[in-house]
Parts: sequence; C-alpha cells; structure tokens
Amino acid sequence: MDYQFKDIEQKWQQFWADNQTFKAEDKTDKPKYYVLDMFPYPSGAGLHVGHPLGYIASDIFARYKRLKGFNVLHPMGYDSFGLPAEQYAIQTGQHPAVTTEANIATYRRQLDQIGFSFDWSREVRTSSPDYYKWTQWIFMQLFNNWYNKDADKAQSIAKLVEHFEKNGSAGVNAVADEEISSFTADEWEAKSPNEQQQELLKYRLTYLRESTVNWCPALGTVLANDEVKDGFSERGGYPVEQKKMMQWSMRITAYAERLLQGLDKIDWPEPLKEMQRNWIGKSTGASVKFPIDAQNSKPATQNYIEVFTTRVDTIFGVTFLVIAPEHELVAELTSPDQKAGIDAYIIQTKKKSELDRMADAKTVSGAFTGSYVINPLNNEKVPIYIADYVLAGYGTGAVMAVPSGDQRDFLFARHFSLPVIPILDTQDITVEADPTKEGRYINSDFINGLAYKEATAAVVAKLEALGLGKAKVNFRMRDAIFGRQRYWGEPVPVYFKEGLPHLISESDLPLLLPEVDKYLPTESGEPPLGRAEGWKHPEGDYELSTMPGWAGSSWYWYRYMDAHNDREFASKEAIAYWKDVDLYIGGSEHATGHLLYSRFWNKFLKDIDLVVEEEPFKKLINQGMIQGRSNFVYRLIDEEGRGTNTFVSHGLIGRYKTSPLHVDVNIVENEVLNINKFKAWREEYQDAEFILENGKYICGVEVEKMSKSKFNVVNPDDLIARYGADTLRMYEMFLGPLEQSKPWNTNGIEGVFKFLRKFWRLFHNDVWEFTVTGAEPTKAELKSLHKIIRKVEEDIERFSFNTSVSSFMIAINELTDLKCNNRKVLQDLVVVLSAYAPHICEELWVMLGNGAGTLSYAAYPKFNPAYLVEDEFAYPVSINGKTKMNLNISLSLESKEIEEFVLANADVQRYLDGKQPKKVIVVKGRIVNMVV
RNA sequence: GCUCAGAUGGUGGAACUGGUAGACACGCAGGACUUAAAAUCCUGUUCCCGUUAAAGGAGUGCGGGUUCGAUUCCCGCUCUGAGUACCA
Repeated sequence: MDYQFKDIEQKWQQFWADNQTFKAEDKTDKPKYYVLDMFPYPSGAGLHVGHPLGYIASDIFARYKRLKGFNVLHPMGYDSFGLPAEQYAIQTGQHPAVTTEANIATYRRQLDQIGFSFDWSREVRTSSPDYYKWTQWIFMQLFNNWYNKDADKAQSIAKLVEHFEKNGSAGVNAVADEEISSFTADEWEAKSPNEQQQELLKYRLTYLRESTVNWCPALGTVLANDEVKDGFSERGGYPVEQKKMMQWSMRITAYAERLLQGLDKIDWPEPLKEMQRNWIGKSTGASVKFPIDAQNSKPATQNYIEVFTTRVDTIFGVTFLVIAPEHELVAELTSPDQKAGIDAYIIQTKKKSELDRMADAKTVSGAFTGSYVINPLNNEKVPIYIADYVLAGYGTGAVMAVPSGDQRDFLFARHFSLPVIPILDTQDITVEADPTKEGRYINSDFINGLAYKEATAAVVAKLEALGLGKAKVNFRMRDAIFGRQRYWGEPVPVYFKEGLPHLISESDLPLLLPEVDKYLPTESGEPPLGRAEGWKHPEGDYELSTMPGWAGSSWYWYRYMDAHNDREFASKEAIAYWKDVDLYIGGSEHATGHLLYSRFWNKFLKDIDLVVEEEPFKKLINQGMIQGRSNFVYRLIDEEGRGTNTFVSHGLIGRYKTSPLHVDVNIVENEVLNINKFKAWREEYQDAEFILENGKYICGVEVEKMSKSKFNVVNPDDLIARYGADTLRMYEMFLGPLEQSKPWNTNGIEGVFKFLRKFWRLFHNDVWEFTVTGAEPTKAELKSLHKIIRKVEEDIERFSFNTSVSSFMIAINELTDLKCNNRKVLQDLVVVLSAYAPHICEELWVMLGNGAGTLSYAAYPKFNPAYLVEDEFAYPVSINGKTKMNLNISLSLESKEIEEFVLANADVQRYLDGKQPKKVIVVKGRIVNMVV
C-alpha cells in the first residue's frame, strides 16, 4: 500500500496511549535523563505552528536518549492560572476553571496529534488543588525561614528566635528589612508576642511590606517588574503607574550573589545569562555619608546624606550632590527661598509619565534645594540639587556628582553653571566628561599622584577611619512582589490577626480558592476574593491577594518527579534519583521572570535540604521565535480615490494606484493566490477581478507577528490533516537551526512529505507490496547507512536537528539509487529515523517483524567506521588557492608522492604553462595547492 | 546610547577544528508519461561573458589585514533583529 499517514498515525498514537509506552520508570538501573519543556499557558486560541517547535526538538532528543539506553523523564503539564482566563470570566461570567478545562482539552488534542512521547501519567496543572497545595506549602517554608549571611543560606525562623532569646539581635547577620531594631535578650523577652512577630516579619523570606508597586488600574492588579514593558503591562498593553501598597514580597535579593555566581556553572545560552546578569545588576563601589552643613536648617531625621558610588576615587571632583525628587529628606532640606522652585519641579516630575521621562532623557532638568553638604575629605561646601535623573529606587536615591567624570553630571553642571574639576592628569574635559581611570590624580589632596587602584583603596580606608563610608556592593535587582489583586491564582495560606499575618495550619492545606459571584474587585476596592461569602479563618480574615503567575511555575519540575504524592511535594527518593533537569527547552522571553524565580526557589529548597542540586536546569536551549509571514493583495484605487473590486498582481503594482490588504495565507501557495478560494473567502470578493502577470496572481509578502488579525496564522491541525504529523515534525526541524528566529513559511513542506514517501517506498515494490530481502548488505549500502548513523548521533548531541533532516534525505536518495531493499540496512535505518518520524517508523518496524511498541526502546545502531574507509580521494588541486580540478589519488600516498603525482599530471602542466611552482602545499586527505 | 546575536543564490538553509562555497529542499525552466489535468519521474538552475560545447572572470553585507589558502581568524564600518534603558 502507498504511504497512508492518517491511518498509521492514528493507530500508533492510540497504541502509545493504551500501552503507556512512554511512562518513565522510577526504579531502574538505567541512568536517568530529564528532558523538560516549558509548560504552556492553555490559551483559548490553541496552538499555532510556532508553539510545537521546541516540543518537537525536545521530543526528538527524548526519543533519542531512550534509544541510547537512558530512563527518560519527559513530562508535560499546564501553567493554568493566569490573567486571560480571568479576563474572559469577567466578560462572560464563566468560571475560569471551566474555560481553562476546555482550553486544556484543545491543547491536549493538538499535542497528541503531533505524536509526542510525553509521560502523561505525570501531568500537572498549577490550578489544580493537589498541585497548588504544595505551592502554598513552599510559601509557608519561605515564611518560616530567613537568610543568614554568615552561613550564606536560609535558616529556620525558629533558630533565629532561639538566637534572640539567648543573645538578642547581636551577632545576627541577616538579609532583612532596613529598619530592623537592635535589642538584648532581655528586651526580646520583654516584647509582646505581637511585637516579636512584627520584628520577625522583617527577616522572613516572604514578608509584608509597604512598597512602591507597578499598579495597573485596567487590570486591577500590581505587576512584577518583568511584567511591565516601557510603562505598559506586558499582557494587554495597559498603562501602569506607581503606587504605594502593602504587599507580599519575596526576598530574592538575599540570593542575588548566588544567582549571579551560579550562572557560571550552568550550560545556558550566553545572551540569556547576560540578561540575568544585567537584571541582577551587581556593581561594586562604596557608600559615602556626606554630613549636612550645620549652617543650614538641619533635618531632624538625620544629619547626613548617604550616596552610593562606583568611583569613590573621584570624590575630590564632587561639585554638587543630586538626590531624587522622591527622596525622603527633600522637604526638610528645602530652604524657604527655594521652596517655590522645588515644589514646581516635583509637580512637573510627577506629571511626567514614565514614557515622557524616558523620551526626555537628554534634556537637563533639576532644582536647587538651598542646602549644602560637606565633602568629608576636603570639607568643601557642596550644594544639594534634586533632579529626576536620579532614581529613588536605586542605591540610596542620592548621588555625588562628579562632572569631570560623568556625562550626566557634566551636562547638569553646564546647565546650572556649576564648577567642573579635573581630577586626573590625563582627563580631557573640554567638550564632554571623561570617565577614564588612566593617569595620576590631581586636585585630590592625599591621593595626588596615585593611580586608580591604590587611590580607591586609600579613599575607602580614610572614609572608614572617619566612620563616613565603606566599600559596598549594590544590586539593581529588587525583591519580587508576590501578590496579585486577582481571582484566578493560588490563595495565600495566611490569615490576619490583630493586623499581623499568621500561617494557616499545614493540615488545612490546600487553602481552596473560594467561589465568588463576580470576578471583579469589591465595592470597597478589595480584591475579588473579598466577595467570597463565609470564607474566613476561625482566627481572622484570610489574605485576599492571590499569588502571581510565576508561583506555580517556580517548582513544577519537581512535581513531575512524583506527581501524585499527597504527603510531600515530591518524595526524597524521587528527588534523589531524578535530581535536576538535564535539558530544558523554551523561549528566552522567560529570562528574567520564570527562569530567575525558579533558580531562586530552587536554591532556597536546597538550603532547607528538600532538594539536592543548587541549580535546577543544567542545560537550557532557547528555541527561536516563529514569526508570521503575511501575504497581501493589492486593491486598485480608481481616479476618485475609491477602492475597486479589482486586484493587481504584486509585480505590476508600480503601474497602478493600489492599497495593500492582508489575505489569508492559507489560500496562497508559493505566493500564488488561489483565485477561486479568494472569491469564496468573503462575499465582497465574489465578483473580484484581477490584473494578472503570466496568468497568475502573485501576492506580496511581509514578516509580522503571527496573529489572527493579520490572517497569517498557520494551524498545525491543518498541516497534519494534509501531510501528517511525521511530515510536520520533520519540516519544523528542517526550517533551520532551532535557536534561530524565523518566519513560518509552509513552502517546502512538500519536500519533506516526498522524502517520507520515498522512504516508505524503499520497503515496497512497484505495486506497493512490502518487499525486503535477507541478503547481505553491499559495501555501498553499508556506507550510506553508517554515514547517517554517525551523522544523526553527532547532530542530535549538538542540537542541530535541521542538518539531520537533510542527511536523511541524502541517505534515502542514495539507497534509492542503490535500489536497496535489504532488511539489515533498512531495519537500522528505521531505528535511526524513529526519533524524528516515529509513526511511520513504528509501522515499518512491525512490518519488518518486530514486536509492536518495542521500537521506542530498541538500541540505537552502533556506528562502525570501517564501512566509511576510503582508499582513494578526489584531491582538489588549486593554484593560488583557486580550485582548478580534482585528481583521484590513493590515500596511501604520502605528501611527497602526492606532489610528484600531481606535478606529473598533463592537465596540471597545462595550467602551470611550463613554469615551476614556487611552493606546493599538500594536506593529506584534504587538498593540494600550488603557488606560482 | 549600551549589551548580545546575525548578514551566504529567486527562497529556507549547508559547509562541525582555516582546506572543493552554495549540500539538502522549495521555487523556476525544459522534458517524459497522459486524450487532458493532477500525481510521479528525468534534466538544468550563484552571477557575468560565451553559448553546441569548452574556456574565462567575479562571488559569502562593505573596506582593510593575517595566511600557500578566509563564509570561518583579526581590525574598522554599514545594516537587521533581540534585550535593556538616566543604575551613580
């Protein structure tokens, strides 16, 4: 029979499901291998052709590892809490659980059709109570731990309390809130339980704090920094504003250094690591306290301003100080005569949106407070300004301005006519600041004549001696806000008693998401959970925020190890066996969100001895984004400027006045419009007329995002119906390197389909009867076979799936030319191809007489280099590096003999034209080059 | 602005450690089969000159360099894409 992909694929997908072919074993002598995909959010739109790209690659890898004798864990699940389902619920009143369930069913159907080797027995859904029970449980562990800097790891709060009881706060070196108090053991004992809890909250790894948050009024929720892009929400594109709110936070900053160091130990794409490094934003410098000039009205709160600088060596070049308009001392520092100016500036800053502020980056603005500080090293009076180029959220919200070395300070100084003092003898500051570290210091008191390194050390030492400064490391990364004022997320397992948060009892987990009448905030502005009737802890009210989207995805890879455990998030044995993810494939858009939070939670879980590896994902690959590729038709515009119902082919639009219109890519093939389908597409085009070129209507092309409104969405279901899953799998790989972004283009899928038919044909005679022989393979057949055995092995190990597909085509072309129908050769070939095109291979495997379902665990054929040995090589002979001819020469000849052989050749002599080559380079087995 | 990635035929791409640039596939052109079409098969297909063939020349974004030899290494530039954004 001809290649009937529909029957074959359905049959094997059913077989795999019925027999749980891909169930990973928990107890086995085989080495483990964990291949993970970033689990999808099940959106209503279903999968488009770009989504499965990474899944196909990981599936090929997983199948290959099984053939190589590994016990492979290759699971799949759903990140099923999220905003779109909730937005839909608000519009329609449908419970998000219902729509989510329906969307998951669609996803599952689509995934099954592609023939993935997932172990579905381990499926997880973050919105399922059996799952989020453990997300809540991990939250409780974070609540019950603090970060001990001396031990450089998390420790239990109980231990901290013990320490407080014995020694008070002395000797505690914690990552904690800034306003922790110091007390003796007796003072601790004297505190009321509530006061003690209040103090402990400042240490917990998840804690409540009034903080400035990204508030999105349209979504009615706060957003994490990585969910905000250019002042707008990433989902939906709504404006985001800054607002102060009491919020749950995660003390990720405690792990900043370890998150940074860990990057050097994992095999991730360099750009991704770089993104995380930038996000963490470590800078090494010093903090310096500038005493406030006593002659001014001194603020009651403190008598100095603290700045952070990376160039403390330039301190003698300081000519002014700039603090953020939001700085807490602004009001107190403003002198009466400057008050009007300062107030006006603050109002102006507040009015500016985030966007304006960025667009305005080049214009200098600011205002003088009327107060001064004293430079602690030379006792100069230094004026204090406010300006919005200093950010309240970074460092201390204050900078020492060195206009000779920093361009922003330089522009500011020019604008306000402030002095610019050069501090290095190599500095050229005639037109702009010069941030050099070269040269020797001048105008700099005791560091004059020194070089950068010793100057920095000397300044830090002096500041330390004065008690006015110290070396300091600063991180850009902030603690992550961990609450959303939304319904469709994990409830926080906390209730409030006398204004203080308390964990619910572990035995009450999971804290179920209650029913509500509407998915909107309450009239008083509380989150939707405030609507839940009778939802109340006996001791007090529950927390009404839910957890953010990244909560459930920050540990899910552990749940797959032991997905049905109802006593632990995963058993010790399962974690000891599976340990970590060996290969993780997913998009780079999660660089500073999911991938950072996951590393953070993993490190925490490691600290409290629940998991065994410091890093969760050993190797990570980013698959490229699949962009859309839109097609256009060109509507003719008549003299009055109105659109007509006539369409001009793309090659002719220069001669007419036209306007482009998107046309459904599914009715265009190789840029040729199917005119009948176009007329049927929409009623208005029923009588459309066309100006053709060469009898065809050619469409225009543009690369855009894949979206319904652009009619460029290609659905995998359609392609599978037409060509089958095996063709789709191979074509997605054939498209190009996995990591490269590219527009989807269905042109060319025919080639892959033809290849599979040709492969099928090898096993059949002219009338499609299955025919293979038991004869001994020929040398040529074995050579083709072993070439592909080696090639696929090498390609998969380096994630070069596209080159494997080409090589398969070459192998099949060769074997077809050889008229190979040899059982031994074909059977090995089936195994090699099975990772890419599993359905057709299963079918042929059984036809060859093997047991159904055994192919997935067959052994990958062993490569034998002996079959590839050649005794002759067609040496390219070049003159001055330009290839002129090929000469067949025995590989047993040595360089000298090859040179003689080549020079004796008549054609070579003709090229040389009687001249003697200056030099002959012979690389054995590679090339002969003559220099004349 | 900064950081990173990339640029190869009409198209997607290949060339793994510096050694025959354009594999494989699409498209296109021509042919075979057919009453015809589809499907299938065969041949050709980087560009220029020539054209029956041969022979020749140019060529991997641009300009230099190292080398017997560079798509590959080095320096400078242009463009495209991604990330980031007054980070002190």
